[in-house]
Amino acid sequence: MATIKDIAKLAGVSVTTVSRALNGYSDVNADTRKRIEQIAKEIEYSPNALARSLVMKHTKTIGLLVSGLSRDGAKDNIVFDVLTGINEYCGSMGYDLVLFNTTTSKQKEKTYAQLCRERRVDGVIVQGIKKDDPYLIEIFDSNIPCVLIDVPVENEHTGYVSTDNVDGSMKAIRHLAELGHSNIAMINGHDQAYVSKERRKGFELGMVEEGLDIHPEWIVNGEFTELKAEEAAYQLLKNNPEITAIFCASDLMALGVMRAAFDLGKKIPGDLSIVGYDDITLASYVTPALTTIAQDTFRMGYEAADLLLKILHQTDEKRVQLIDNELKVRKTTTRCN
Amino acid sequence: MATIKDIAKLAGVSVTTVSRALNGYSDVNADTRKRIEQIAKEIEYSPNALARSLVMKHTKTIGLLVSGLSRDGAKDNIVFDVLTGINEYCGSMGYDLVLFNTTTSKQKEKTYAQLCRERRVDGVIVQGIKKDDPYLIEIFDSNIPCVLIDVPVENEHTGYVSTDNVDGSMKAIRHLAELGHSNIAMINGHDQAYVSKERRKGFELGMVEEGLDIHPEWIVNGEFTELKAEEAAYQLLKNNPEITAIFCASDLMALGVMRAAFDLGKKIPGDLSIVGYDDITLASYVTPALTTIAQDTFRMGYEAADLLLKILHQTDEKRVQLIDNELKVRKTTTRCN
DNA sequence: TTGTAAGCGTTATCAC
DNA sequence: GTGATAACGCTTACAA
Repeated sequence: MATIKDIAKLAGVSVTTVSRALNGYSDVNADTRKRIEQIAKEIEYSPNALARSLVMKHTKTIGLLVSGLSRDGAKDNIVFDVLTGINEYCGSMGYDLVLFNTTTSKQKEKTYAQLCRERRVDGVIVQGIKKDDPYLIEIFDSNIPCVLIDVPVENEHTGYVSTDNVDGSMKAIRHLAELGHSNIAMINGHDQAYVSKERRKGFELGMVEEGLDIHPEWIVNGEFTELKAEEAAYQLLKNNPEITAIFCASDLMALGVMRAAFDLGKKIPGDLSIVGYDDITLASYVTPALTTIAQDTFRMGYEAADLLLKILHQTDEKRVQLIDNELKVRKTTTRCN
Repeated sequence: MATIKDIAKLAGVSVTTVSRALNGYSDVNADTRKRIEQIAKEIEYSPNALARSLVMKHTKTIGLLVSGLSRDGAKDNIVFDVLTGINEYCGSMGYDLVLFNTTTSKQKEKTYAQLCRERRVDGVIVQGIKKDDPYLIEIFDSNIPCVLIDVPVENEHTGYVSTDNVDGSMKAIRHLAELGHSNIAMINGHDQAYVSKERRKGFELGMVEEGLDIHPEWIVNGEFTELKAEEAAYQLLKNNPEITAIFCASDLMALGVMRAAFDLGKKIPGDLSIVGYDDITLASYVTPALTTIAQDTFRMGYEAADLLLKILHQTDEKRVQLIDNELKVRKTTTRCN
């Protein structure tokens, strides 16, 4: 593979001149530059990013630490959307992405910092990490620029992007209350998720705001999976037939709840109103179409990348970016009768 | 950041010894090794992959060239599934992935080979490339190990994974014929896709096999999008009410066809049977659930990575990997009346 | 405007 | 078992 040395030899100049010519420095004769560029093209030279990075101390790559990059992450397209957003912004800024593999055993022994340092990524975006993940404190302690999706960690070198999960949940409850519901249950995710905590808070705040009774036993975890949510909802609905509405901390779980309702012979939305969270693709395709709190996950990824590069270049003091969410009323909610 | 030089100084040995100790060579004293490892841990040493790659001539990374990594790629989860499969296998083999950004203007000027050479990836997996993409010949001409998804290119250093699209389509037609359909139309993708050509071939072969008439004007392109397919199907169905079944070259397009049928007041499957292709997540969630030819896209990614590493290490002569597909009968097909 | 030489952090060759 | 030293391909003082 051609190197600048080859070009230098062919052009009869030093490597210094070649380097400067190719990198657009001004202090090089127009003719020599032209000649060098010509030769570079001829011998199909492409710069060795490794060598350059080694001396320049940066790689123009940012690392991605993704938990949901597994087979069933496909159902909710959240991970994908965020990834797309990141990719879009990074691409426009000339950064490449490297996907770190944290799931498999081979890399599992390596710590977060090791992963990043070895590859010398300039920064990292972390998605889908749990509150009790040991990586989390490592992120905080290491001095690697980092932004997290939906986990509030703030620092000189780390920030996060999220949505207002409390407010989002309150929107859901308000909507349900306006429709006359008062016996509202909630299927939450799990205790290791920051968003679960927030959405529960929003649920409770919304309930008191509307003057509704909170039944703690009507708040159960569905582990963010369709199946677990279905099971949980089945029991809940069977034992408490007075429940007329359920707020779910994710659309996928809402789908599970719909299934449970179906099994119990409950009509949606006639007998039971449901509102989900996320607005995944499935939400609008399913019948009846799911009322939900929409998050712009693409934008979350996009803004995460933006924030990270700002931290990297110290061009901004900002460490937090909140994205709007929005109630999308579709067909799973109706007036309480 | 700590280097082997630092360790060497601290341990009172040469860098050579450190390097050998850390890389598990046998010709190093057990005590010195222990001491070195100890120090490495203490000063939080992590090897610089850049430096290592520079001398070793390989990076343990494989590049990803993905066309569908855009916002609407989320609806069909194909890209994501393939990516997941690749990630899984590569992770297990200690390879990291770098996502090349081909969509944005910034990188667009760079050629395929430049992209790969600059980053010094050991190999590449290409997904969603069109038949007339200039990258394609570059892939063939360059000597970078490469495997493509669903594009048949074979070479010393390049291979591909795909499914038997002809046979898959024939399965669809057979199924329809068994149900008594004879007026069968097809919504195909576009002419720049290899799979479109194959699926059309399968459609035609299936029709003659079943002794059915092929109406060339009943085969139209839907560009693999829901909307275009809906429009195409609307006209087709309106002008040719005798059509009782449509075979679609993708599930997404099948969804569009369902919409068109609905607009025309046609019941599915009563008035119109539909079979899709891919078995995306939506297919089984939509009502009525979509009969389709299922492809194991995760496996395609997994096998692509496997194949690539085999090419890389020259451990196998194989350049082609075909994955099975399977007819999944759900609710959009029924007996013709 | 151009060249010399040092240095980035490794591994590899060869000698001791 | 261990250590000099060259090499990988590039950028960057500094000198000319």
